[in-house]
Amino acid sequence: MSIEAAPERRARGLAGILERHGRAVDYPKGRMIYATGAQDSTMMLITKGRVEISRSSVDGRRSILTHLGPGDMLGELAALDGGARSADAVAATTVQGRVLEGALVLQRLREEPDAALDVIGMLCQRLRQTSGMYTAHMLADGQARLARLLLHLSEKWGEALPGGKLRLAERFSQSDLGDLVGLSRESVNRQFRDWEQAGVIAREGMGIVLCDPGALARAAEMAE
Amino acid sequence: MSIEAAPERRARGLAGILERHGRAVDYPKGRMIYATGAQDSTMMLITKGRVEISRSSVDGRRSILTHLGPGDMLGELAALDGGARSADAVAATTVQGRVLEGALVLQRLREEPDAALDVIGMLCQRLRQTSGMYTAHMLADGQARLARLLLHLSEKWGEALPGGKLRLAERFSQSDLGDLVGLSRESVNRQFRDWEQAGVIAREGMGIVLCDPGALARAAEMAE
DNA sequence: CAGATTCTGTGAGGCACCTCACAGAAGCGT
DNA sequence: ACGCTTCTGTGAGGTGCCTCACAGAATCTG
Repeated sequence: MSIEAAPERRARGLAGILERHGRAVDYPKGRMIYATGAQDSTMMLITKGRVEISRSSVDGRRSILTHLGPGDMLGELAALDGGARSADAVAATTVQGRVLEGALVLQRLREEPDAALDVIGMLCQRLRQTSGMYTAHMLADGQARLARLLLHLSEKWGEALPGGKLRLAERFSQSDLGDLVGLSRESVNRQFRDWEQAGVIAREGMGIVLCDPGALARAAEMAE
Repeated sequence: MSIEAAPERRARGLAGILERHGRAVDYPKGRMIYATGAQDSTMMLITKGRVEISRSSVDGRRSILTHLGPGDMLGELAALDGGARSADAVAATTVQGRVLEGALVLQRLREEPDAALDVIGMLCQRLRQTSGMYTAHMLADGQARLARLLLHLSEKWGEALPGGKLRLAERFSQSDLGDLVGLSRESVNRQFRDWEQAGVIAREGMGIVLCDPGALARAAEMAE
């Protein structure tokens, strides 16, 4: 559940390989980086910006798996096992990164056994997160999932404010938040209204301020 | 989405390590193998029987992640990254297996770089499956998820019958099926009644026969 | 700065699925 | 073979969350 290490801690290992050997690329906001089912197998390290990883149903409904930022990598699945892309990746903002062919990554891993163990660690982390999301979705109701999401996002994208408050700096639309937890945009809106009246959160133009993270943590309580 | 390779194909790699170096163990039906949050870090290869991997909420609701059988491994997460167990593992039948300490597994991996790549492949597979389950749960309704589950289970546990039919040999209670897809036992029952009347499935004492897998596949249609 | 988009707010109505309640069937142990 | 436990079947009733519909607020864009 805890969020990845800070960028500087990842300079070694896989991220280091991409940093040293990858070629620089950038994408404008809204551009698709790859699509579900595609057969390419490059891997990318984000140096700037935000990428949305998602899947969509035939009738247009969208499920966002996660948002990735500087220091995060994407495309590891197809790069490492050579299979098709398992989700869509879209630049949520202007994005800069470094990419490397999957085959070259594998070659490096064979030469540096420690890097391979590093990759194993990363995949374990991802697996923990994904299966945690799955069970949370099975076991918790919409309110709990949304509370959990706000806390989770604020760990990665938030800035601490005096008094234990947190501000979500990056802009997430209610519609995005809904697609992240499997709620409709309207339901997110109604829940926010209630929390705002209860003083748990506040809207501040572009961002959301978590005034009472403890209350959210209580609302998020569930499984284990 | 597709199920793991057959036992003999996995004799090499990680499974081979467990086969050669692990010690034999067995568990009676119903015995817990490990519990969520526990700090042990052994890994196990199943040689006989079935293991249920699940998580539960505080109020007793249960979400089954998967059922594993002969040739499958469990406990890799904690064994490989040293973290706590991320789910419960319970023997669904009498189980025989071979276990090895995570530290010893890691040591072997350092000595055999090919085995490390094998592990990476396995983790990628698991990640594809888990994130597929997640998005399916977000995007598809109960009927589609249940249809998908029957097809999925029959790939792993089913036997082919003349006329393209499939029989689910292993016994899965409706309650288990519900916990596998996030439906109540009653909803599973009602859906089965409808499918049985439509001739899509049939009950045969202990097992379920999929009379018309095509119809189920159509019902399962969704994302991609 | 006007116009086009995208986002937000909110009500009305519906439906998929749940919970509760209970009864009969089937497996399981001694 | 007997009870005990677990599983199945089915109705009644509730509700969380969705969809539709529309209006106003922001935010982009030329």
